[in-house]
Amino acid sequence: MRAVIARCSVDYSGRLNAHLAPAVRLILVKADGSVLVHADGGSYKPLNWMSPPCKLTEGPASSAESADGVTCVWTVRHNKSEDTLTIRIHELIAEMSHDLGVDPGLVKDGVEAHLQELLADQIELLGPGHRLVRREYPTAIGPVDIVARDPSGGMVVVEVKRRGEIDGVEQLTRYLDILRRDPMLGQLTGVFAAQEIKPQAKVLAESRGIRTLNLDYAAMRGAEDPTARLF
Amino acid sequence: MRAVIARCSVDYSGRLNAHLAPAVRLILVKADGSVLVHADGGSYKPLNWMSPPCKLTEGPASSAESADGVTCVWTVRHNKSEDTLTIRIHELIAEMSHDLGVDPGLVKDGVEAHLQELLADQIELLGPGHRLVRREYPTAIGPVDIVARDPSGGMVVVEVKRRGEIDGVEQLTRYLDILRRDPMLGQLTGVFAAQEIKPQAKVLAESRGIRTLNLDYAAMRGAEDPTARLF
DNA sequence: CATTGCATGTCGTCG
DNA sequence: CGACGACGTGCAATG
Repeated sequence: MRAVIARCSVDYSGRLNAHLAPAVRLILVKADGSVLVHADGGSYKPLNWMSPPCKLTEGPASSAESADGVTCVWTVRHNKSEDTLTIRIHELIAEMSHDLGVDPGLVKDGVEAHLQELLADQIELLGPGHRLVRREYPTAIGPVDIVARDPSGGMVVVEVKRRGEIDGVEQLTRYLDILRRDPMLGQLTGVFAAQEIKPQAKVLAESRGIRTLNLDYAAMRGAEDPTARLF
Repeated sequence: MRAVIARCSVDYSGRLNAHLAPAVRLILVKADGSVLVHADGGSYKPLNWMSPPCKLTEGPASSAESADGVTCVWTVRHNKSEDTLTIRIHELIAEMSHDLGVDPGLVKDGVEAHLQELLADQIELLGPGHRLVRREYPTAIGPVDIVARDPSGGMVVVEVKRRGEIDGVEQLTRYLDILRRDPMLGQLTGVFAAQEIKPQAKVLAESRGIRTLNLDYAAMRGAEDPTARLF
């Protein structure tokens, strides 16, 4: 990992063309050759970058570039496409470098899979007397998150999302369309379950006879593991 | 902008919980207080981060933390949510800092808007005798990318994407549904046009009677501006 | 301010 | 390796 603060201009050519006028920026060069150009704002996304696998070559400035105050030119080329990032260094201000080694990696906990798991375990959140049929119920167009039966024996088809938006309703609708082609399955009810359901998604779901269900992640986790309440 | 190379462990708590075991990493602290933790690989996405607006406070290690070799603790708290990033510094290896000032910003050129523009100008790519009605044709649920008329006077509704996936077909379907409620518009044809159309999107589109059209960006740009062929 | 649709999205998983 | 869906998606344009 090499971190450089430099006055530079940057050009990217690939899926689009992009240009950065000369200014002071932080340039990161990772061990795999990938490069990030960061400004002192924005969020985690760099102004410009090149993803691995790629190769950085440093070269001298042309006479025209030298006349513009460019001292050297870094060219980063992607190995498998025509994508090119050109960094023209006007002034090198500070630099540091260190071998970081391989990172042990991120441990995550608490995403959509967990919501699905919790709802499967607490299936009566769908309504009293509901019983789980199975999670990841397979269909021709992909697995349905949860299938259950209501007290009258009707099949309940559940799509679980962290954030419920229109896309999720469309996805559930496709599952319902497919499953309704099989008359053996009888009456089907769709349930769109999410921590947060956007108004438009709610309206669309209801207009299609799909129930919406707000999931309270903290409460569900608490019900599952009482010690979790302590956090 | 402050860049620090340090052996550290990191914990994030917010929409999910995530943990990074102790290792040497690069920590960036931007002028707005936002923080990025980068490893020597991955792409531009940090292992962990905190987006602005947020506030970084440095504190001493607790006695328990000191026993684990922690020398100090950085806590980054988001201003508007409960999101917290905790960085435990085990060893500070290198550091540099510089005021970058405000960046002049990125100039982009050549995205989906351009594809739409090119197709509008070369509307006969839809088929011989087609004529442009208008771009960004307004509907109650948002603007249709392009509306045209086929030789028989029928209305052609076009959704343009760079990469054609299921979402885009759903979007076009919603436009067609809305527009078909107006009998004044007569017969409607849907066209899903993209540089690259995914198989599932193609199947879904065709099952709904929507034509798919592959766009050759390079050729379209060449037809528009013959000098572009030289690049 | 909330919603929508795009992104050089990136990243995992599964066929 | 490609397709597909999730993401702490981020981000800008828009009503």
